[in-house]
Amino acid sequence: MSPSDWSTHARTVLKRAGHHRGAAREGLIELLSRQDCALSALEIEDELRREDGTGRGVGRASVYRALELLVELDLVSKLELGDGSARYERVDPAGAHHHHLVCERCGALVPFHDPALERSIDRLSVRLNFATTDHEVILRGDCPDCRPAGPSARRR
Amino acid sequence: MSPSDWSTHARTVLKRAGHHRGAAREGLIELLSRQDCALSALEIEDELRREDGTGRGVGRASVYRALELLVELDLVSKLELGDGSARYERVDPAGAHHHHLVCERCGALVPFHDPALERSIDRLSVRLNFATTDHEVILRGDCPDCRPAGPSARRR
DNA sequence: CTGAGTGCAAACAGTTTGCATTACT
DNA sequence: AGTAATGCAAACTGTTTGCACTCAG
Repeated sequence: MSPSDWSTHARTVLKRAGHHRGAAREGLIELLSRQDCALSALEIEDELRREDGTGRGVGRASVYRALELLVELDLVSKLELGDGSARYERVDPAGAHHHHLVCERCGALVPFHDPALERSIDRLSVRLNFATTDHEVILRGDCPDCRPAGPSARRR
Repeated sequence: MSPSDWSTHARTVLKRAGHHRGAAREGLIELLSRQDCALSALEIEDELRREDGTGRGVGRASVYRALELLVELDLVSKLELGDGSARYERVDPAGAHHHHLVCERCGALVPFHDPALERSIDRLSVRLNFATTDHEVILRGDCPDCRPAGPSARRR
């Protein structure tokens, strides 16, 4: 899915739900559509404020309210990595999703996808009789760039 | 591992690291040792304050400081479930660990263990060349007690 | 006796809410 | 015109920090 597909999709869903198109939310959608990793609300606010041509600025509350709405409509997913602030990223309407490695050296957030992991989680839900609607996997460790010499280590 | 094993282990590690045995941390260790699910710092504070025979009370800061220390010493693990507050639970010194289902109906935190899932994560780390030191899996959905009629549903 | 540990209160950071104003439709 | 959306500031909540006092070793 291309980023612009997502923003179009998001706008469609919003319109169908009877929402107007305000400047703050539009800017937020534009911003999220071109990210490939999750952003915190405050990072989003800063970025929108920077982009903002008019001197008006973007209200922090608008950012949080827009994010809340997008999460409700399942257009954005919220994730908590344990640093005390939530991060947000767009949801692929086709259902593709990924998880994250948080690099403990450089702080990078590395997305990854793994079908085998997904299958394990599906089977697990059945085994435990859980009706799982969503799941989240976070790995903590060293990303390939920071990883000390090993099997296929690269020097930077 | 029995809970008392853990508190003994914890005290041993603390002593080895040169720490005194203060009342607040002792109470916290006692409390955590008899929990089987994770508690938030504020729940811990409330509980310790309730138990506290002396009129002195337990300082919030002591709770956070003790938890921070125990996490550093790898005696306690901290987990964030997305509700804006961290939860803490004891770590099995033998290395056994579990993950959690957060029930979206009753709010219950259901621990589970799954070797196949662990294997998937191990293989994944190798495939992606991640040096994974820790990982966290959170399922969201309906726990068996809240789950609507299904394959092996039970009525309550 | 000495430094680790503690309780309290104040400071902080991220998030939420109240409200008057703006601007889509 | 009518209502969703916005910006600002104030309120809230979980967490952290500064400091004087206490207590374990």
